[in-house]
Amino acid sequence: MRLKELSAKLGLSQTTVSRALNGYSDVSEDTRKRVVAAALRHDYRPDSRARSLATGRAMAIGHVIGTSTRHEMVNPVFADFIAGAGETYADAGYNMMLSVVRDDDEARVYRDLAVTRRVDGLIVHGPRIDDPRVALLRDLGLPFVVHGRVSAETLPYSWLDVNNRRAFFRATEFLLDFGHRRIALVNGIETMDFAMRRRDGYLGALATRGIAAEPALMASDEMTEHYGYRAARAMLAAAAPTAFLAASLISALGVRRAVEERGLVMGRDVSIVTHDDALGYFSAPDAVPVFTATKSSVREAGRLAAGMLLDLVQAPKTGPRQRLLEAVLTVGQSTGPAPYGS
Amino acid sequence: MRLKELSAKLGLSQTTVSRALNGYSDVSEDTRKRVVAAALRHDYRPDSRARSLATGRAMAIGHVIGTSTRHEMVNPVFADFIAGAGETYADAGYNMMLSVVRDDDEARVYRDLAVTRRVDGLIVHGPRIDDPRVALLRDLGLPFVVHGRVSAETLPYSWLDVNNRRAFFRATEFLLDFGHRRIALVNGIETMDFAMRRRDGYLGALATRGIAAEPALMASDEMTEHYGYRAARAMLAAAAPTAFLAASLISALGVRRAVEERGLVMGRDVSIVTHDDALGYFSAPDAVPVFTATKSSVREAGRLAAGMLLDLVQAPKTGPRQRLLEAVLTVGQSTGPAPYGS
DNA sequence: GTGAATATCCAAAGCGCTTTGGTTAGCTTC
DNA sequence: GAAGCTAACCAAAGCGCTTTGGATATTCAC
Repeated sequence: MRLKELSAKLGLSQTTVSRALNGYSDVSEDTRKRVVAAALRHDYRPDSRARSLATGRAMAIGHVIGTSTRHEMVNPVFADFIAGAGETYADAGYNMMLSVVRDDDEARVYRDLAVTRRVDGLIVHGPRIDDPRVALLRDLGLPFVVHGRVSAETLPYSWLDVNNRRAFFRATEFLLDFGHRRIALVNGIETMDFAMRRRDGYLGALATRGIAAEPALMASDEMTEHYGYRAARAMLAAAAPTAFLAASLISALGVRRAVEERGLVMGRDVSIVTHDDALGYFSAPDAVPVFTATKSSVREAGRLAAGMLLDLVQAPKTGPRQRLLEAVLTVGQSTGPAPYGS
Repeated sequence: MRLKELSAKLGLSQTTVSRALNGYSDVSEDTRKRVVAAALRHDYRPDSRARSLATGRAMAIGHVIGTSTRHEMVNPVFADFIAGAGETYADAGYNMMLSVVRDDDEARVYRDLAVTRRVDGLIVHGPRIDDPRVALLRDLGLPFVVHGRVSAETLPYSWLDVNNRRAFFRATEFLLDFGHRRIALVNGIETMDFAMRRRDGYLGALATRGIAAEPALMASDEMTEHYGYRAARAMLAAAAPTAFLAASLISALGVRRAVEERGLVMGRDVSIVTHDDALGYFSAPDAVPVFTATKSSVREAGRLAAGMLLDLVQAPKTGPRQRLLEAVLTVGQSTGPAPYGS
């Protein structure tokens, strides 16, 4: 059923039917009711292409995810963020356009999305410290919100981030308060903005207690289980850490594996604190959590970031928006006092 | 830059410019070169809405994901499937439209996607045994491919699936060959088609050896870590299993936690086999895998399913397509002979 | 040299909406 | 009862492309 047929059927012009459905005041209440009823009955909904061609609005938001070329890996956090954002879009009548792209031609995809007018705005995922995408999108004139921050960027832009620095500062303090002095950092890739900030927090906390950072206690790579395992195993063999700070639940699992493989008990011989993105499949509804963690729901972040972006799309001149979320430090079974004499 | 300006700048008609760019033969090679060069120089690409309004093709594929209302959980498998599919779309010039939807108004979303002509085809995720979506989509006349199968469906439809039945049949046999007799199944939700098939495989293997299935050794729920833990703990306390079959790596981690909490050693006292979707962040490049698993890359499944759908979109009358992938049984450190005297 | 075939280009219609700029009829107002 | 409003409707333009159905010039066959 198209507008033409529907209006013919009703004996009205296309104009009137269109305006009736779009809530204009220059159509009588009686007619509107008739039109709405007929539209419902015939399951009429305007062709989205025609509509957005006429209005200029695509009613869609783009998400571009780069799949790490090294491991062909998709960050598991991504799915939850998307789910959160998707809820917001659905409620607002927007759609989500997803582009999966190899790292090398990211710019091309952004440009394409903009110039073919497929989306009204974009979410930028996985920002690096000096990510060129912010400048690119500013040039393209497309509203966008960064999930995370781009520290090297000097001009204002919109972002939503977790206070990674403070989260890792506090986590480190927490371990220090337990008497740990040899705390290892099993971080994400440190060209990523969030990982850099976490390292800052870690180093900052050590510094305030006058503890020197040891390169042998710091690793950085893509947050897989195997990386956590490998890094922790090497450190346990060579640098005698009594505690670990892991960048994700996944890598924390690897750390734990290395700890147990060495015959050590997590929470007694070795403590582990991890960042936890509150992914559904890892959270226990009631029980005491396994891992002590700095926790922040990435799904909620998705909801909020999407909301910010929609605001921005609807009122572009209102300027950039920022929002900083705080992670909660939740205590689980993976931490305890530093072993005596360590 | 729009077509109108570009053609004015070139002193050609919009027709000729359009046809030059779309590779028609009725434009001279010289002109085509001029046009292509100018398009490149001015970064011209046709407005996608206008184009798809004119051609009738949306050049987009829809993916609808239901977020489990119970746990607000997104299946982690989903991200990898999407990534695989996304690669295929990118190569073919298609886009991906993602809808996140609460279970209750799935039908509305499908109908909407179809009638507003936002997509040329759909991938159906997470099919249930008697999923009504197949019939709905057939009615709507929109090409679609199911990731998985819908066993209750009698008419032909397109799908791509892993041979879940055989995978779990073989996994069970593998454990039986090791002398295990009390094998527990920690399955996914058994209204889901894949979970039902896995149970079939498990029961089938037991039956061929004349072993009676025990309800106390079978659990079924959403595949979280905590569920794996809870189910395994209960079974270990009450039903003395010597081996577990887990539905996903995530729940296998929970099973393992329960095993170790009881002071048992995985691979010696208790064996675990899991299904492994080959997600990037859990796979170790070289090392011996921790878990013995029936392995099948869900990312590859995404690539293939997307390819099937694009074929279908481009040649709709060629009828339904099916493809069954076999999982590989990879042996890790989590399995061994049944303990003596068990 | 002529009719037919071929190569190259283009005007205009059409995709299905929204929006602009009316028109018409009925009511007020004084 | 004429001017001015208001309420309710509509024709046509426009969004930016593709495609149809020519038109014109050139080449070819004989």
